Parts: sequence; structure tokens; C-alpha cells
Amino acid sequence: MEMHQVRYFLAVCETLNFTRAAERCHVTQPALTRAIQKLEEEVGGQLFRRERNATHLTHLGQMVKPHLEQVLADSQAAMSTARAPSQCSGLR
Amino acid sequence: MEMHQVRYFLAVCETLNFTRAAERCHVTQPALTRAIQKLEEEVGGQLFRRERNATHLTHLGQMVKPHLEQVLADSQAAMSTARAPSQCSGLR
DNA sequence: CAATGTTACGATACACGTAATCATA
DNA sequence: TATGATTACGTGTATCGTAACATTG
Repeated sequence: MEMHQVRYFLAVCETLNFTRAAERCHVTQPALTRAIQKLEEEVGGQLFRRERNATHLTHLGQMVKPHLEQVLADSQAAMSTARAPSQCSGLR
Repeated sequence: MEMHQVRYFLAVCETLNFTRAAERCHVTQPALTRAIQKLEEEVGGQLFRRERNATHLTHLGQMVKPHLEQVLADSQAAMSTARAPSQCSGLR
């Protein structure tokens, strides 16, 4: 599992639309589709159910989603902690 | 930030030794060194202080570490949730 | 000189974008 | 036929491993 897969997954969760998720992530649909497919392989099942009108989360997707939200939140926390001015003085 | 950088970082945290961390991650030292360097660039500072005998975490590294432990834990939780037998029946 | 970390370099793999294809309303 | 997702294909970047180098006890 890689971070970009997590970002793409969460973007699809929010938009329920691969096209708009791709736009939001600044990539093309094919790139996003493949990343999601690869994530689904790793996870061992479908995360989304693609249907005529809309895209839904599967049960598996619903189970995984909160964990991946945490992954993203924690990685962002790590970055903002690091960039916080509080530690400009003591990097060692 | 990518997941493999997180794994490598935590391996160095635990071993305080690039060589053994690389072994644990099944990569060569050069690969691990470069991954850590790149992470340090992204974070904006040194994460480890390399010294004659040993390797220590810098203050920055100490601040970042718990967040990256969370990232790893959450990603593993996502995977084990997905693979748990509980949802063999209802993947949709 | 033994152990540890870094740099150089060529090769491989992976993610990307464009374009073509499929499916559906 | 228009919209949205996938597949095909060639390209570029980034990571990798091997090997050479640097540093230090």
C-alpha cells in the first residue's frame, strides 16, 4: 500500500466519481483507476461498486475507509509537526 | 512521503543501525540511506544524527516518530481489517 | 583494517499521460 | 451519442542493487 493510493481512494470516497476524484488529485482517470485496482488487489477485494449512475463503497471499502483516513491524517500530522516553527531552534 | 520511507525510518529507529535496518527491510543499505535522505528533505531537517559509534534520533526525529508509527499501524489495521474472515460473506 | 554510512552509475520497475475501447443511459 | 470507467501502449522518473569511496574506531 502506498500513500498515493490512499489519497486516491479517499478522493473517490468523497466524490463517488472517478473523474472528479482524478481532477481533485491532479491526475488523469486512468492513473487513478489503476491505482485503485492495485489497492483492491492488495486488499483482496473490491472497494467500490461501479454502477451505471454512481459509484458506491462496498462493505469492504467501508471497513477500510476509516483506517486510511487515519493514515492520511497521521502523515499530515507528521509533516506539520516537522514544519512547525517550535523546533526551528533545536533540530538535534 | 511514501510508505516505504516510513517503514525504513521506523526500522532505523528500532535498530539505530542502517545496516541492520536495511536487512530487516530486505533492501540494501544504499537504498535505505537514500530513502531516509529523501524523507529528511521532505520533512525539512535531519531525522538522525550519524555518529562514529551509533545513530541517534534528532529532536525532529523524535517529534515525527510517533506520527509515523501511527501511519504504519493504521495501514496495517486497514489490511488486517480487509483480510479478516468476518467479511468473507459480504464483500458488497 | 574492519565496520558503517554515502556516492556513483547503470538497469529495472512503476506510475504517468495520451489515445483507443467498452459500457451504459 | 455523450458520459464515465477501463485497457493498451510508449515514456520518464525514481528506486533499486552492485561497486567504489569515505570515515572512523
